Amino acid sequence: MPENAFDDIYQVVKLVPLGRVTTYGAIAAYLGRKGGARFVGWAMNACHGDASIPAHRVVNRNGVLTGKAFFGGNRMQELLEQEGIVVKNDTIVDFKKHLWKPLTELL
DNA sequence: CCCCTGACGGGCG
DNA sequence: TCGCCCGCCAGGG
Repeated sequence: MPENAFDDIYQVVKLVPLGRVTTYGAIAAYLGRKGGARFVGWAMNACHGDASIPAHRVVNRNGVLTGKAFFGGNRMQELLEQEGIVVKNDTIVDFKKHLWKPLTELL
């Protein structure tokens, strides 16, 4: 049970299926915070230390691993590749194909 | 209390 | 198609 907006976001991220990715905007939209994508990203920044949150499956609208630097080195990319996602130049190949939107697919 | 910033996104020129 | 600007929520100085 989410106590605050942060937990709410974390819950959604945890629901992202393995081998799939989602975007900050998609999560924000799902939570009714349209345009609050920044807020989502910020929440992720606060999830450091919580290994139960697959933050590596959250990228920006372009499929770019914007938060890669927060994982250290190519950690984020490797985690994604482990799940069968191809990453090229910090960008997910066939991003749309792996994209998972809670609004349309979780429903 | 005001201003700035951030792992973002959409609109407009 | 590319680039600039504004809007979004909340915390920190």
